[in-house]
Amino acid sequence: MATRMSGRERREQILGIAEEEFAAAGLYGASTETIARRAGITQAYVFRLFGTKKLLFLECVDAAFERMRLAMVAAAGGASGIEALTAMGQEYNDMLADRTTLLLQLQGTAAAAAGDGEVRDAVRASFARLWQSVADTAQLDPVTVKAFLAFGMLLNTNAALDLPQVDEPWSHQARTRIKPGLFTHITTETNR
Amino acid sequence: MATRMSGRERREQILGIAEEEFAAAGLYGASTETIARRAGITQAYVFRLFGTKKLLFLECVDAAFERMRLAMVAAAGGASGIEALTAMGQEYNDMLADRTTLLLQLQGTAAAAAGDGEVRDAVRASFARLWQSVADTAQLDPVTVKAFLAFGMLLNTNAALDLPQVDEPWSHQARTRIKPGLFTHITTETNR
DNA sequence: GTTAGTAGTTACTACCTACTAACTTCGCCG
DNA sequence: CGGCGAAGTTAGTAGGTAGTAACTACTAAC
Repeated sequence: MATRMSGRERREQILGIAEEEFAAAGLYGASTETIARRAGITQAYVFRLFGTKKLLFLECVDAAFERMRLAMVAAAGGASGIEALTAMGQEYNDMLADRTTLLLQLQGTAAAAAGDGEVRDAVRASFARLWQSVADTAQLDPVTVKAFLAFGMLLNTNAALDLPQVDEPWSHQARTRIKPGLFTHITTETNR
Repeated sequence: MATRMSGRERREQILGIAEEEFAAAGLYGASTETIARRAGITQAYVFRLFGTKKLLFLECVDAAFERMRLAMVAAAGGASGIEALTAMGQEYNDMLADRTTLLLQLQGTAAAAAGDGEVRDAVRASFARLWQSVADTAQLDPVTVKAFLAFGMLLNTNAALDLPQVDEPWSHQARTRIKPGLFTHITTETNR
C-alpha cells in the first residue's frame, strides 16, 4: 500500500512525472491516466489537484521556461554584454543533458499553435519572460539577442530529433558549438 | 450530393486539408473525422487512401519540408555563397505568410519526440534533406549554415505563437529581419 | 476519543478515437 | 446495354479520453 504524502509533496511528485510525459508526448499525446499510474495514485486525484489537464500541462511548460530563464540569469551572474552571453551560451549547452526541459518548451510551443487562446497566451508570456531576461541581462542590441535565442530554438529541435544518437555529417554540424565571440560581429555590424 | 473525384484529385484535396489540420493541432490533436468531414467524404475512405493516421501525418510533414527545401533551392537559382544565402533568407521570409508549412515542420518535430521511431526517423530524414540542400546550395562553412537554419527554427516558433498578432517590444525584435550580410562575419571568423 | 480536515478512491458518464470489413453507387468502355 | 473497376458509404468494434460526484481512510489536534 502506498504511503501517504503531504499535498505539496504529492503536487511536486506529479509535476515531475507530468513533465516527463508531456515532454515526450505533448499535450494531447500524454494521458492523465498514465501520469497518475506512474505516481501510484488514481487519475481522479490528479484532477482534484490540478483541475484540468490543460492547467497541469501549462504548469509544466511554465516551469520549464522558468527553469531555463533562471539558469540563464544565474549563469551570467551579474555580468553583462558579450561576457554574459558567453556564460549563458555555455549554460544552455550544459542543459542539453536535460531533454525534458528543452522538449517541454517545444511541446508548449506546438500546443500553442493548436491554441484555444489560453494555451497560446500562457506560452507567449513564458517565452516573453525568457526573451526579456536574456535581453536585460546581456544588455546587447536586439539582433544579437535574437541570434542567441535562435540557436536555442535549434537546440530544442536537436533534442526532439535526438540528434546526439545520429552519426552523420549534418547532425554533427548541427551539434557543433559556435564560438561565443561570433555574436559580437553581428552586434557591431547592426548597430551602425 | 458531392461530386466524384479521381483518386489523385481526392488524395491531393485530402492532403491539403490534412496539412491544415495537422499544422494547427498536431498529430494527436487533429482528428481524421474532422479531416474527412471537411473534405466532404467519409472518414473510412481516408483510411482506405492513406492506410493510417500516422502515415497521412508523415506525408503532410514530408511535403512541408520538401516544399521548403525546393523553395530554398529555387530561390538560390544556381547561385552559391553569400549571394545564395541572401536569396534563401529572403525566400524564407516570404514564406512566413504560409503558416501551414512552418507549423507542419514544428508539429513534425514535436511528434518526433513522442516518436515511436517511425515518426522520428521520417522527420530526421526530412530535416537532413533540408539541411543538406541548404549546405550544398550555399557551399559555405557548417557554422554559417547552422546559423541560417537556427533563424529558421525561430521563425517556426514565431509562427506557432502567432507573434505577428502581438504588439510588444520583444515580439517586434523577434520579427525584425537581420541584414543578409551578417552571416558572412560568422563565416570569415570561423574559417581561419 | 471524538472531531475535523485532508489524502485518496470507487465508480461512473458521455464521448471521441483510430481503424475494419463488407457493401453500394457511379461512370466509363467495348 | 452490360459489365467492370474505381469511388465512396454503412455500420460497426474495441478501446481510450477527460472529467465528476460521492464516498472512504488516515492523521493530527483538542
